[in-house]
Amino acid sequence: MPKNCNFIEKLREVGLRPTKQRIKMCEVLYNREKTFHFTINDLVKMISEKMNEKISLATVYNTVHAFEKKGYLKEISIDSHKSYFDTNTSAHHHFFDEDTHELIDCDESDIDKINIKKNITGKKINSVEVLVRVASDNQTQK
Amino acid sequence: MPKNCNFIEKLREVGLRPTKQRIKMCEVLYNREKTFHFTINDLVKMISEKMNEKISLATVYNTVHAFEKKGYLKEISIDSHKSYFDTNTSAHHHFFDEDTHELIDCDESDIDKINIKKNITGKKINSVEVLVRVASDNQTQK
DNA sequence: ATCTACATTATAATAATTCTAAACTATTGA
DNA sequence: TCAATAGTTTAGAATTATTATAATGTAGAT
Repeated sequence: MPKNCNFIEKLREVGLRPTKQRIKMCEVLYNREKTFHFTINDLVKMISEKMNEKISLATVYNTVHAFEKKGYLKEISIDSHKSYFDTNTSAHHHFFDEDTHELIDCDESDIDKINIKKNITGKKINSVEVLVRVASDNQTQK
Repeated sequence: MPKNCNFIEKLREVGLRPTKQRIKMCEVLYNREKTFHFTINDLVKMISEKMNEKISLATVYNTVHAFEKKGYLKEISIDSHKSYFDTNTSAHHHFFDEDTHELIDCDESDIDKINIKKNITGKKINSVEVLVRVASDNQTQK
C-alpha cells in the first residue's frame, strides 16, 4: 500500500495540486487491496466516515471529475439513474447485476477481444466497452 | 409506413390505452423510414413542432417510460449526462461519436457475436451491449 | 349514456449536479 | 522567507432533469 507521499507525487505528475482534500480522496480510493466501484453518493459517505474534517459536496464532485479527466477514475454508466466510477482504469468490461445493482469486473479472459469491422471515416476508436446485464434466473426479464 | 390504426392495435396489444398523446408519439417515433436515437429533450421539441396541440412534459416522460417497459423503446446510456432512447429495439450495438455526440447503430455484421465465458451462479444474461466510443483522429483522446 | 379506471395536465417537489463568489492554500520566485 | 498569484475549497444558491400530486379529462366497457 503506497504511502501518502506517493499520492502527492502522482497528483503532481498529472498536474493536479496535492491539496489535502485530494490526498484524502486518494487514500480512500486507492489505499486498498482491490479496485472497486462507487457512486458519488457512496464516496461522500465513505469520506465523511473516514474523516473528522468536513469535505464539501462540490469538492467531491470537482475532485472526482478532475481524477476522471486525468485518468485516475473511469465512469461506467448503467442507465440514466445509475452511474458508477471505477478505480480500475485499465480496459475491461463489466457485469451489472440488475437484482443487487452491483457492478462486477470482467477479467480479460472472460470475453474475447472484440473485433470491430466497421470503420467510421476520420474517426479513431477511443474505447470499446461491454456491459453484460444479468439477473436472477427465476425473475422476469427486463 | 403504417397508418395510425396500426398504432392503435399495437398499443392495445401490449395493454396500453391508445390515447391521442400515445398515438401522436407513435407517429413521431415510428412513422419513418429508419429507426433513430433521441433524448427526451429532442422528443419534446419534435412533438411540439409537429403538433399544434400541447403535450405536457410529464406525459412525454410517462409515455416514453411506458413504451420502454413494453419494449417499444430501448434506453442507451452514454454517461451520467447523456441518455438516449432508440426506436430500434432489436439486439444491436452502438458507436458513439464523442465529437458530435451522435449515436450510430452497429449492424450485426460489424461486430462478431460476443462470447461470455464467465458464468455468474444463479444469474442469467439479460443483454450484452457494446459501446464503441470514437472521436476525430487528430483530437486528443478522452 | 354512464361508469370506472386509467391518462393527462400544470404545477410542486425532489434529486443530482453545477455555479458563484468569497475565503483559503500551494507554489513560484524575488 | 515571504509576498504574489494562480488554482482550490467552501457553503449555499441556482440550475437541470425527473418524478409526484391532485384535479380534470377521456377511453372502453356495460
